[in-house]
Amino acid sequence: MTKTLLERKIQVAGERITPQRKLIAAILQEQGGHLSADEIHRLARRQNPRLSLATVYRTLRWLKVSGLVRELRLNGERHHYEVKRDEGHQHIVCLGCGRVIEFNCGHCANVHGDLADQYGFRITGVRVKLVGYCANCQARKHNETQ
Amino acid sequence: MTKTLLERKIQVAGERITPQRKLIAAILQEQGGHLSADEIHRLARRQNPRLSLATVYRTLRWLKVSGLVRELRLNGERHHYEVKRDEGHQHIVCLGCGRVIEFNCGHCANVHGDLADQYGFRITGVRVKLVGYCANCQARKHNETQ
DNA sequence: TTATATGCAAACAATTTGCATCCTG
DNA sequence: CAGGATGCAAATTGTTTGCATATAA
Repeated sequence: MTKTLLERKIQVAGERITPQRKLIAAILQEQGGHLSADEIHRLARRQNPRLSLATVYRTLRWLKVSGLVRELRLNGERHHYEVKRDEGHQHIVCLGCGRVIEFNCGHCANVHGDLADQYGFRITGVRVKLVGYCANCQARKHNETQ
Repeated sequence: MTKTLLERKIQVAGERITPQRKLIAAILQEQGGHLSADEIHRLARRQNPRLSLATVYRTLRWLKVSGLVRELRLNGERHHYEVKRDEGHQHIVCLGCGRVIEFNCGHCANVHGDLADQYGFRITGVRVKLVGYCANCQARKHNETQ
């Protein structure tokens, strides 16, 4: 039985547990996906209409610095946030519809090692982002061009 | 003898060639590196002090949509721009000093193929970003912790 | 009780845009 | 000469911050 995001956070640092933080953590955890601050805010407001966007950002930073949440720049201008789980999963972003899917990159581990030696770098993170068009969008594009 | 960025751009679309565009293209090409709009602006002003940041952004977009320049988000908030050359070169960013070095990712081509089949995606781009600490910064960090 | 978290509004930084003017083709 | 390009300033967008108030521990 895996711990909730919040339980892990509490474990890490004995900080205050507020309804707002509970709510945001729950949303991140349940939705799983790659939510923007704004999307989280919209969802959270359904349960607490007074919750401010500032609090969303503050909570995300709080979760981020403690290493429980990852901040990604998948497309466009805004950040997206996801609960950290397995390392090594990466993202494919559809340029047509914005959909993001995850995949596991078997090759990434290799890249790690190759470079450490070559440049004397100590690698702490690998981000692989593929962009392209999903099956749907390929079809749609094809039709539009007719 | 390879063509200048601007010559390629003219070839692509018969658009207007202005001193500002010439200057910005030259800077991108000569500096090679990963310049932010602001850095380009600063450099360009040494030769044309009236050149506006807005024009830098407009020119970068113009070069980007024609596929001659790549827009990257390497670290922090701002975009960085580089002239497109070989596909397949990727970036390592030092979290200590911000230095960016490039490397060629032999594994990337494989990733391409693997996924096309698996998800029906047509992959158009692969971005691999490694973050970590360069040799210098590892040393420095070590000293500070003493 | 008391420090920490929140909400709100204002501040910021990066980027974009409206518009009058300029200049390339 | 005409329409696209520029400069400037104002607008937008995403994110952060200051401060008075509310609240978890």
